[in-house]
Amino acid sequence: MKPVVTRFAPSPTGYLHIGGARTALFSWAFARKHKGLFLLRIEDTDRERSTESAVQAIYDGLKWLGLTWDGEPTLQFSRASRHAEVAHELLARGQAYYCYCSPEELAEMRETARAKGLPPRYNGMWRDRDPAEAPKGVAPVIRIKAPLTGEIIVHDHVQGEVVFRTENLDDFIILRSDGTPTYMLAVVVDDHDMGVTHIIRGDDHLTNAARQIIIYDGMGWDVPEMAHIPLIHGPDGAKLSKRHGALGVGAYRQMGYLPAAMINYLARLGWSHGDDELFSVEQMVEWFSLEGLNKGAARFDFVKLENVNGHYIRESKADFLYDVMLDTAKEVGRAEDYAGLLANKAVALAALPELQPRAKTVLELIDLAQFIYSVRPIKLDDAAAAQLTPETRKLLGEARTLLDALPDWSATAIDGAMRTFAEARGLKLGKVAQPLRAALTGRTVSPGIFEVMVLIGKAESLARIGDQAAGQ
RNA sequence: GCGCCCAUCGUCUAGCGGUCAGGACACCGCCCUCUCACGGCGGGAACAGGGGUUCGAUUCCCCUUGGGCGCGCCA
Repeated sequence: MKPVVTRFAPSPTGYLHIGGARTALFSWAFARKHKGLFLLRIEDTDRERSTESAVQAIYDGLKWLGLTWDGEPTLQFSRASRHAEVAHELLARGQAYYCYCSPEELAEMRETARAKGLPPRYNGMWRDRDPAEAPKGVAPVIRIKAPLTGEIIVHDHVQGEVVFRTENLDDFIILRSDGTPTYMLAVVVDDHDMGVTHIIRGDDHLTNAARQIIIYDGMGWDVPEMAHIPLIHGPDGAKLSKRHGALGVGAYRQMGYLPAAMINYLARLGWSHGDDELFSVEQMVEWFSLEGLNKGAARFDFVKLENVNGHYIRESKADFLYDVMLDTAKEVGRAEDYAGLLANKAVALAALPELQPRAKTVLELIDLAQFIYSVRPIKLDDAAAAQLTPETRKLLGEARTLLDALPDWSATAIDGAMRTFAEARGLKLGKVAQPLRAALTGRTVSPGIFEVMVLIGKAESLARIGDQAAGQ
């Protein structure tokens, strides 16, 4: 039984998006499960679109998620001469040939085929033609000689046996006229040379698999095991748009999601282990198998991600979260919060256990922690107040008068005042606290702690923390 | 247009011929509680449609419908 080798092969033309991250996760988990290797290959053969910052984003994203790769990453472009070498060997083996068609001719060929209602494919005009007939001054491309009859079968661990009739596959280009390899060739050569035993990738590559098998066969190489996982769709079932989560993993970090939550959520998107929902990476690795992968595409659901994230925030240690809050505040440019947290570490650490069950994201955690370093009395936000109903605004005005008249801003003092206020009007405390909090903070999300700490002053211990913070 | 893939609650999913079709998120009640959360209990909610195969189909096969992907000197 040869050791398992998997790989993740993104092209550095953007950021490491969420779909790529999940693909990487599955490849990584499979390798770790089988004590094999997880390799990283940067497919940077498209010189126009590849950027150095995108390469860095991939490294950063994978590291953040904890998906560490083995050895040095392979930069595909650096292997161009090896790819060309294989193309010429294919030529020598009679498995490929030179084609002198110009791009214009090819475009025309596709056009006419489409007009006749035929698939837009290369017609093989140079397949058996004598290169002596080649037009002068035209640099040829090399095309693979795809079998004319029969079928190519992709044995896939997720999709099963997928059959392609060879007449639906044409003689695609493997080496461009400038001598550089196409994606199809480069992937096969690299996977082979890197000793990849299991290719786990998105099912948008399923038809490519058939084409790639032609190259493997042409070289007499063994075809690796394959698993084509379904893509992630947006909430509407269509392609995942930026609006719906097609963001780089860095964006998720900035939104305050924890890596453990991302891993857990992503793992459950297209893979399952019975009814298990919440589990650690270690547990996932232990359970992971290709059989657990789903065939159907999954929709990305922010709400569930938030729920999972909330779980991990509750489970996390306070000092860990404090560090994450600091990093996040800094990264998203919340200077005041950063400074406030930095100057009040002890208080923040003490308050965190009360904050954790109320936050879904680290950003919310930061919002909730603001009472610690907010200057009191807290200013009412007129813009926020203006959005309230007249009745609520009236209530607010009364509450403000009441708060302004307070002898001091200790939580206990506010607590007593608010209770009297609410009871005098026959209101539930929450009804009062909600709109008031919105006006006080100017925010409509993540309430909780202002009510607890400032308006209501729930527990004696919390009141002391609040007073201590106010006094600093 | 041609080829390929997919299809269980709103969403993620369990199911691998016989189940009251299970869990999670979300939602709705109730409980806990000096608010908001957290937590606990309970509820509504699904096998896309039509043919077969079978004693019996969510499960196996075919068709329809609906989604998705591919068809570049992009990856």
